Amino acid sequence: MDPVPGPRTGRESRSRACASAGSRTIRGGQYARPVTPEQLQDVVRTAVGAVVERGELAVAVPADVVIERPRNPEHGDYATNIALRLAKPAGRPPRDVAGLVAEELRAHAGIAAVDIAGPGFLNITLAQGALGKIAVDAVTAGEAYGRTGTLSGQKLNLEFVSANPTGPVHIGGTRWAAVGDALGRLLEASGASVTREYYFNDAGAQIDRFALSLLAAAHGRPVPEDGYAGDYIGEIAQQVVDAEPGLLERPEAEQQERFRISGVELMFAEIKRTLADFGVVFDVYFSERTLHETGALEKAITRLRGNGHVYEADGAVWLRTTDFGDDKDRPLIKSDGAPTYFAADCAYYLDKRDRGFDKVVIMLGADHAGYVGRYKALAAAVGDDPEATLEILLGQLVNLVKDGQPVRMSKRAGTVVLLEDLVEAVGADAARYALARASVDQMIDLDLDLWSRQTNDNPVFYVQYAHARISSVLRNAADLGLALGEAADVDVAQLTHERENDLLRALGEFPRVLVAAAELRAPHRVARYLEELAGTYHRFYDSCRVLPRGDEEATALTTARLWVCAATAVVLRNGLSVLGVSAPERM
RNA sequence: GCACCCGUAGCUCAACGGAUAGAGCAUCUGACUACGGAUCAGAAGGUUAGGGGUUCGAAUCCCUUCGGGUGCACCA
Repeated sequence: MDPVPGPRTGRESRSRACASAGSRTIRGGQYARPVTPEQLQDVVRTAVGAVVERGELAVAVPADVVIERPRNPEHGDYATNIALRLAKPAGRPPRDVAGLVAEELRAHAGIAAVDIAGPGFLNITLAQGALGKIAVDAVTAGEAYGRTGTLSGQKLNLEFVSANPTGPVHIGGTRWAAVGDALGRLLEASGASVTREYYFNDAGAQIDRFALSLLAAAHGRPVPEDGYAGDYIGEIAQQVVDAEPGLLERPEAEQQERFRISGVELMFAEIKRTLADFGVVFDVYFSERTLHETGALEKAITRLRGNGHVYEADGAVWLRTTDFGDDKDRPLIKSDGAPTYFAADCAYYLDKRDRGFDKVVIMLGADHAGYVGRYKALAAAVGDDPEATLEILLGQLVNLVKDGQPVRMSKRAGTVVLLEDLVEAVGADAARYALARASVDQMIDLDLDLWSRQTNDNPVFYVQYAHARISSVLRNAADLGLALGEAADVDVAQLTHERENDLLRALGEFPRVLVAAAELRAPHRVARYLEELAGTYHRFYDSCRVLPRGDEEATALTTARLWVCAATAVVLRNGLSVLGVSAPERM
C-alpha cells in the first residue's frame, strides 16, 4: 500500500510551531480563542512557563500537558491536572500551584473562566460560542480531519492473519483480519507508512498432510492420519482433478505433488477472495518457500553464527536464545538436516529489516504467546534492539457459544466457524465492527445465536444510523435550497446550546482519539468513541432543531447547525473508515 | 510446576494513575399532527473476584490468594 503522508490540518502545523516557540508569555496571542484540546495544551504550557519565568514556581515546564474532557458538564469545557502533576516537583500544595496557573490562564482572551476544583484540577471554560470553530475545521479538512503526523517517517511492516493455505480462514483469523486491518488504517492515519503482510507456509509437513488429504479425497479414501477433513477438501480435490484430466492415473508421488501445488493455489485464492470480501487486502503475501529457495535461510544462519550465538549439539544446530531471555535454546536445523520453522522465522525477520522497515509488527493469537520470547531473542541475536524494531501484539482468542454451550473448534475435523459463515450471518460491517470493538486483550464470547438473529443488538447500527440520519437532514436541507456556504461566512458564535457544545467538544476529541488508539495499538478505542459520538449527536438532534419548520425562515443558526451536522458526518465517516465499516447514507 | 492474558451492572464489553467506574442489549416509567422513534428523557442495576501495599488519588501499578483462558516440541 502506498504510504499515506497524512494531509495535515493547518491547526496542527500551528500547534507544532507554537510548541517550538518556547515558554514565551502569550496573552491572547497565539490562540486568541483556543478551542481544541491541542491548542489548549499549548496555552496551558505557555501559562506554566510564564509563572516559572516570574520565579513563582520552580519546575521544568512539562512537555506534555494532559487536557481532559470532563464528564461532568459543571466542570467546564476542559480540565487539566497540571497542578497535581507539578505539586511534587515544585514542593508546593497542588491547590497553590493551581492558583498560580489559573491566574495566568484567566488573563487569556479566549478563556472565559478557570475554576480550581477538588484536589487541584483546573476546570476551564472557553469563551461563549468559541467551540463552533471545531465544526468548521472538521468540514474544511474533510477526509483529512483526524489525520496527524505523529508517526510520520515511520516505515512499519504489519503482519497479521498469516493462516496457512490448508483450509479456509476461521473465526480466530477473522478477528486478526478485522483488528489488523483497522490497526493498519489507524497507523496510516497517524502518518506512518504501513505495509500489510501475510506470511504463509507453503513448505513442510502441514502442506504435505493437506496434499495427502486431497489425494485421499480424490480417490474416495478415508482421511489419512493427521489429515484435514471438511467439505472444502473434497471440493478442492475435485477442482484439481477437473483441471487436470487423467491425473488420477499417474504415479501417486506425482499426483501428490500436483495436489500440493494446485491445492495450495486454489486454497489460497479462496482465502484471498474471502478476505477481500471482508475488506481486507494485503500488500504482500510472503511465501515461506521462497526463503528456502533463495538461500535466505542459510544466510540468516550464517549471520547468526557470525554473531556467535549458534552452536551444535545432539546433531542439531541451535540458536542460543537463552542469552536474550528466552526460556530455552531453539533449534535452527534438526538432526535430520532439515531446517526448522524457527529458522525460517529468522530469515523472514531479516528479510523484513533488509526491506527497510523500521519496525516489524506481528499480530499473534494467544495460542502463539510462547513464540514471543524466541522472536525477541532472534531480533537481539542479529544485533537489533528488539524493543525498538520488533513489536508482537498478542490477541486473545474468540470463544464461540451456541445454545449456551461453547463450540469446540478443530480445523482438521472440519468443525469450524469460518470467516464467510460469520459474514453470511451478520454482514461484513457488523462482523468487522463487533470484532474490532473489543480490546484484543479481552477474550470475547461470540454468541452465534445472537449474531445469527441479525437484531439491533450490535452497536454498529447505532453508529451507522446516526450517519444515515445526518445524511437525511443534509438531503432535506438541500431540498430546501439550504447550503453550507463558505466557511468564512458561518457565524459559529450562534452555537451556544449545551447539546451543541457537547457535540462540538466530542468532535474536537477525534484527532486525539486516533493518536491515542494508534499509539496504544487499540483500534477498539475508535469504535467506542464513535458510539459515544453517535449518542451525543442523537441528543443534540433531539433538542436542537436544525431545519426551519413550515414557513419559518432559515437563520444564521440554521446554517451553523448544518455545519455541525456536516462535521459530525465527516467524523463518523472517517472513524468508520478506520474500522473498515461503511457509513451508509440510507439504511 | 513455570510463563503470558483475563476476572468490572443480569448479558456482551469500555474506562492514556484522575473528579460521582461508563455504553449497548435486557427490565421498568415516560416522549411521536414537522429535520429518519433503528431516537430521546428518566429509573433500577457495582464492595471493579478476595486480601494487602505504593500516593494527593488505584478497575488501572506492585505482592498474594482464588477462578477462567492460552502456551511451555529436533511440530508446522
